[in-house]
Amino acid sequence: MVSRDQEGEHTDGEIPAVVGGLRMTKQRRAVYRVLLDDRDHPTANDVFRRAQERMPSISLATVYNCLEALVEHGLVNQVNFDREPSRFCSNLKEHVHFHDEKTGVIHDITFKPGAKLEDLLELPKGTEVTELELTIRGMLPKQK
Amino acid sequence: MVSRDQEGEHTDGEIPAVVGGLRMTKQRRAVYRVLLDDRDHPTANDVFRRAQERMPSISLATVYNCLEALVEHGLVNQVNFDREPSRFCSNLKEHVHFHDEKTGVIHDITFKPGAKLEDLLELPKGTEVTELELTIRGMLPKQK
DNA sequence: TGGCGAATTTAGAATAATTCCAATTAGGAC
DNA sequence: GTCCTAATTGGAATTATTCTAAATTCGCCA
Repeated sequence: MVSRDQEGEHTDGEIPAVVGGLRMTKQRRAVYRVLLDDRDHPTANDVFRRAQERMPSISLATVYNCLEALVEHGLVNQVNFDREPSRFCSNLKEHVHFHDEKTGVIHDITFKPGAKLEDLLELPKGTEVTELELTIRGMLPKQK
Repeated sequence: MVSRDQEGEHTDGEIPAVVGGLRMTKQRRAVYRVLLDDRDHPTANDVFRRAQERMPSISLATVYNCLEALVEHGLVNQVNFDREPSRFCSNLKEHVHFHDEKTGVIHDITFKPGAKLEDLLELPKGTEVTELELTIRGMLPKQK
């Protein structure tokens, strides 16, 4: 599983010099800040445009580099829907994604407490699950 | 859910002139045949190379067109892992994919009878699930 | 503080899967 | 057969992402 909250949540406050073993540069901080601030699953390009507001000199290549570093260090999740551009989010609580077909909005859905996916599946016993990715498409119930 | 087995399984026998509402051309039949014969989740390129054995004149663009038509008509599933090229399979039984990190092989895993995904997730009640895609990475238990 | 090696950033080129396009070909209805 | 539409084709275009090589920054230690 993903290691998380190594040095607590810094959603609002300052981002420390090192997070989860990753040394924070100005650029990495800017990228991470973008993802902490808005949890709407932006693409690398979205992140780039938002990061430019804080740091006009940042380059797209750097955004890709930073995202990669953040993902590798478990600070950020990379999410792929079909063939669409990858999206990134800093919500590290285990969750799955619900893609609302009406609005296009992506919602994070958590597991019910105690729920174990392995119970549902015909996995050979002893199978070790490293990682799972579940995406659901559908429609939310009509608003009242 | 996906409509399936409209005119029975034609895994071995001839592929009829129309399947699931899709008129079968020579090329579509060749592509479909490839997917029926080997269920190893080939990429579009794999399918192209295999289809060329039956029909050397077929083009890659056509393979993409055919795959799209087959997917749209529910005869074939398109499966995406991360950012890798799409893969295609003619296994329409509801299943999820297990990606063996040791061997790279992709296994189809079915749900246990009666298992309902909705039981695991904090979905607002009344949510309508159109489609779900679940990919698991991990390692199968050591061979005896 | 200055200097050094390693890590990071950068702009732009390269890559690779997929889609688009415009022209030809094939199919089915009459 | 004729006509009309749908399908196929090769090649160009697109697009997210990765690579490359040079410039910059960083942390460290004298």
